[in-house]
Amino acid sequence: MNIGEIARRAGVSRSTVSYALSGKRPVSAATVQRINDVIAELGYRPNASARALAEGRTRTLGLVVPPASRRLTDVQLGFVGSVVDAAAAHDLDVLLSPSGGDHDRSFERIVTGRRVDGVILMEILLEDPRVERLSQASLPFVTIGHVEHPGASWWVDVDYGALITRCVHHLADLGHEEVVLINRSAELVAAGYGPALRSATGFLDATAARGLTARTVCCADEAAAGLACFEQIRTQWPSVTAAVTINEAALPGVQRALHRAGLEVPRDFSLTGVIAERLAEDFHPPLTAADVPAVELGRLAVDLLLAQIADAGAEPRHALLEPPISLRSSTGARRHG
Amino acid sequence: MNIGEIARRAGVSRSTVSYALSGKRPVSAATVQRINDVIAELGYRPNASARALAEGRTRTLGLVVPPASRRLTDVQLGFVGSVVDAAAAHDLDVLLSPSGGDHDRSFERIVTGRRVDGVILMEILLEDPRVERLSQASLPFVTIGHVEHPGASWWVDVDYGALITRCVHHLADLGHEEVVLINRSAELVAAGYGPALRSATGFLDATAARGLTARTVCCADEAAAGLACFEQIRTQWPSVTAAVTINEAALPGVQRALHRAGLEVPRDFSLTGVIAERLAEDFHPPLTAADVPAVELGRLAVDLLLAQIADAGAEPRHALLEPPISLRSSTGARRHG
DNA sequence: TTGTATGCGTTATCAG
DNA sequence: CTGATAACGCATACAA
Repeated sequence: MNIGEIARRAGVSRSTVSYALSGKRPVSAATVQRINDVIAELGYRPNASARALAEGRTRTLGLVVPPASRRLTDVQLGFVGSVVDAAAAHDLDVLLSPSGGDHDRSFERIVTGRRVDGVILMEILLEDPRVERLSQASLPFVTIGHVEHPGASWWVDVDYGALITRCVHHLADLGHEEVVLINRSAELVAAGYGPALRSATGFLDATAARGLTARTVCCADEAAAGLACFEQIRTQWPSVTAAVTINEAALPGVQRALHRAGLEVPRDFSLTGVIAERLAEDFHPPLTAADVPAVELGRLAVDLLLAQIADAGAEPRHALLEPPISLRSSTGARRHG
Repeated sequence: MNIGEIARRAGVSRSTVSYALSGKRPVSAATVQRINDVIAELGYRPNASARALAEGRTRTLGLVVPPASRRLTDVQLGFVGSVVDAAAAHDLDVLLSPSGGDHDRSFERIVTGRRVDGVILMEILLEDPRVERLSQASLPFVTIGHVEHPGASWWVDVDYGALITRCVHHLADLGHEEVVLINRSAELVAAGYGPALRSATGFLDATAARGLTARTVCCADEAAAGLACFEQIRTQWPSVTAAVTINEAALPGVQRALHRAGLEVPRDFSLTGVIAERLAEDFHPPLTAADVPAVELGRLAVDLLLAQIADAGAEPRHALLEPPISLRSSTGARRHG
């Protein structure tokens, strides 16, 4: 079932069928009608590979995600979903590439096989070889997150530093004097994961500015680690009265540790940070936190990528979002004594 | 940068380059060497579209997922991850199609655009129009989950009925006499979502067989619903002493309701069901439950799909997994009094 | 062991 | 308004 067959049955040439479909050249109403009838009858659709070959574009976007071994967080999942949906809204398909840091086969196929018109790269590091690779391949791409020196690249991100700073100020305003940052895992920090490092910097700067005593810990992305981590905080720094976190996966464990220690939130302890909305609401009590606008970031990434594809020579653009902190009920005034 | 350019620089014909690459015809070592040098120098990789067109296959698998609006559960996320990883292990790419029940544009593109060699369909209904559509398109496909009358189709699934039955027997053995099934949402049940319906059937059969009093409720896939749902259970059927659930998303709410009611698990109340391993372990106390082997199912689905692609006329195969119940600590003997 | 020629299904250019 | 026909880049049957 190809365009030639349609042409034959409709009694026209293949080019006429092609133009009737694309509308790039006037075709008489009668002919269009006849062609459409045949197409509807046979359920014809153009072969994507042939079209891509002739047209020089694939109508497909690549999305590079962390490999499944590293389980996706709620925020990351939000990215994937919104990117796929946004792409579908433009009649574009999304090709997934599970890639961990180094350029594996899947990533190389995407980059160099002309399988996609552009790439969205998520979960990048401050120094990410894949960004380099994509740049030199001169394939349009947008990163969710930004490298240390973004230079002339396209990206969207959340301003973790600013958000954590706002969290710290919020806690300082409530009278807290010793606060802890529960960061992502030590491995991620060591690898140069932007959100973790920028959060740490923001935290240290803000606590210094407000004259607070700052403590920081790394915590693996699991509930068990959250539990252990919080208990360690309690023993090591018993006078800490509030925590800031960007570690969603640790939350259930923190919740349990809080309960086990007999601490009531926010009466005895305040908790805030940057967290996916759903998880913030699932917490008990609901977390006062900056909700990562994952859906908006995904949509934005697709928009930027399409702009870049449409005009390869365009000025690089980026978006640094700073969503408001949603006041829920997990922070309160420090209790003296 | 195409194969002709490589051929020119290596001083051979295009077919020689092609054969050197595919190994489908002997090429002298010296020539291979020369070709590989040029390829390495220029970073050449064959154009995927051209290759797909010539070869009649795309080396790409389609994965139909629920649209992002319906947030993916942990189990579903496990499917996606494992399918993508398993495909990558075979050097295959995965094209994502967000499709809700009806055949939308994205789904149609996948089915009829010859963009993929086969499709994996997840989250299907007992009567699913997409299964019909794929059948008549004669495109190889495997479903994760199975329709009511699978006939000659390929699928992998977890035996929800059997697992729920085992959970009920486990509770009956512990002396529980009135138990409740916390199912997925009423919408899913009404739509004909297999796991929900098969769980309900298994639950009713098993409770009847053991002479237990059976209660069932539907619960939306959110923590808040889980909370409300559990509180309703307590007021409506106060003598219920154990629950079976397949609703992962409701778990945080159930946890909270349990705590709010002053119920200790498993002393005052037992909880079990079919739950993603991570969530079962995150619960407090860890849930005695059947862990959905999402990773294995995903891998299996890819294996079956590849077998089907390799031999279109092969006998349809399927796999109905019945993973063991992991004994953790959320179930105990019914406390009399 | 290698080269030539054809086909894969579209799009787009050039004629009419 | 419509028809031939040449790309697009690769794989492969056919020759040598």
